[in-house]
Amino acid sequence: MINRHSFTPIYIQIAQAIIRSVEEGQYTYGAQLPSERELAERFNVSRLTARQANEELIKRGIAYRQQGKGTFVARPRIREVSGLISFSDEIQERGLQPSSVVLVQQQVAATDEMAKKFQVKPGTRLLELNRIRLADGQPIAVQYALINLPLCPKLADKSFDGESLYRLLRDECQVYPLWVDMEMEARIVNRQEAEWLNMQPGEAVLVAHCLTFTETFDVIEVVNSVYPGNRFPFYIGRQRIIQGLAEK
Amino acid sequence: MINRHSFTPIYIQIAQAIIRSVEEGQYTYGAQLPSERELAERFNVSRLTARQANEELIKRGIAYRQQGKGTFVARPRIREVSGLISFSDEIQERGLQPSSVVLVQQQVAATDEMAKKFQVKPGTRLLELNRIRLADGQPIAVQYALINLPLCPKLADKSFDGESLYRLLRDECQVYPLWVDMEMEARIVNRQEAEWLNMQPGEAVLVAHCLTFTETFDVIEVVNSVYPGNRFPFYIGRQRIIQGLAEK
DNA sequence: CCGTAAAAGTGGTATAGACAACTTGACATC
DNA sequence: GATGTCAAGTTGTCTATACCACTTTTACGG
Repeated sequence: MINRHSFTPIYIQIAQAIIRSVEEGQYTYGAQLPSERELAERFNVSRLTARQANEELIKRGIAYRQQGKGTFVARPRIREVSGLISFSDEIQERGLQPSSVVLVQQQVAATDEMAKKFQVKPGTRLLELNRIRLADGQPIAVQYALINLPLCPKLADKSFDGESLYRLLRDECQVYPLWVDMEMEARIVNRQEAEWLNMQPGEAVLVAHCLTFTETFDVIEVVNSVYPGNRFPFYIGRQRIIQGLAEK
Repeated sequence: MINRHSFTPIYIQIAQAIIRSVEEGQYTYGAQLPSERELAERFNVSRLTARQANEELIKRGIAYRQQGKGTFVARPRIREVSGLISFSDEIQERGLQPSSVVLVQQQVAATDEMAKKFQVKPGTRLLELNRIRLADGQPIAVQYALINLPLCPKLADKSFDGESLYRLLRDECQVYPLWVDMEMEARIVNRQEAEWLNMQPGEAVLVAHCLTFTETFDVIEVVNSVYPGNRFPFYIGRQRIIQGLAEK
């Protein structure tokens, strides 16, 4: 059941095994999962390794622990993901075909305002990338993106018609977006966007202002996404409410 | 420096010590923090304990790790918190005085639709609580909340004029909201809300649909919050982008 | 029958040690 | 000078063990 010479760590393998059990319906929500000691014995590993596996489940919101009682299956999430995922992935997850119409794709030098957001020197090369995003041919968002080119020079001349930006960053540039700072706003759609999104004047749009960080907390992308307010509610996902360390 | 007989675990004490160092400016962002072995030696603990301290920092987004290189200070966050916080806390954090006008406060029996959201039986007692939320006397949101009363029976007759709901849940009922599922929508303000929020007809509002979960993933609260779209942009905070376990 | 105490089982914290995977810099070699 | 190799230092994973804190169950005594 466990391959000790696999490249994937043992605790991940155990976590995956438990996830499979949950998905197969062996445990429903609220059910008690095997205790750490039991896992350790069953898979012939130390208790810490079993515990690490459980930690993985808890990070993903699949399970929760209670001291003295046990580890239990959490209620199923609304979506698979707990954080934020790429636009293309989100569309695909809904069973639709993502595509894009590129409006603007050009290199620009960072203005003072841009440089401040990216935390770089003014004049740094950025890629301006404005796109209409479509799902099964229907426009569902306009994205105004700026990308930190020095972190991914290969992206300068790529085509973004079909490709996911995140996938290109991962595969071509070994850049892994890991964090997002987000702020949301509602406003009335402007004439140009109304045309792009097939909306009537006077309707409301949802605007997400995002800063995307790499694992080293460099800003890789600044993007404003405009969604039709009611046609495409914006799903944030399940978020953990973090409480202060000091008060603990 | 470390109190071995304190009630707070050693690894938390070490984490707090490191946080203090960062706050005092001893390490600026990007700076390398002491290695796990160095921490272990300095505080006279095992390496695992030192590692647990670092894990605490990473969970909070204060630091990040790179295998083979070390542990480094993350860029400062926009806000203190990485998850979602209570409305009252958010207002206070901006240096304003939170208050409320209670529009409706009554017990209701869960309809089928409500029961489905709460994952309880229809007819379960709920507390309907509709409030205008104010900051320094200015209205900045309308909240339509439903609260799962069986989980917090003491809240039935409380006054919500000045008090934070989360604080009451914590202190009076030992209920700790830990997760939120959120969906956002933009729409045109209706006449009643325009009056409450001092808005003009035709302006856009931001609507947040939230499900709040306790640590055991029971639904404690379902709330729809209506914000003036542009006057009060909704800050989501820094979120970790979670990637699939299977693909690892 | 009831209440209390003990036992068993759970997760939480901690020690000591080991090897693997990865990064960097120094050094030797070509 | 360029290149490759090695060593040192880092985090990543894992074993084996121990005791603590908390919860539930069991057994005993009244």
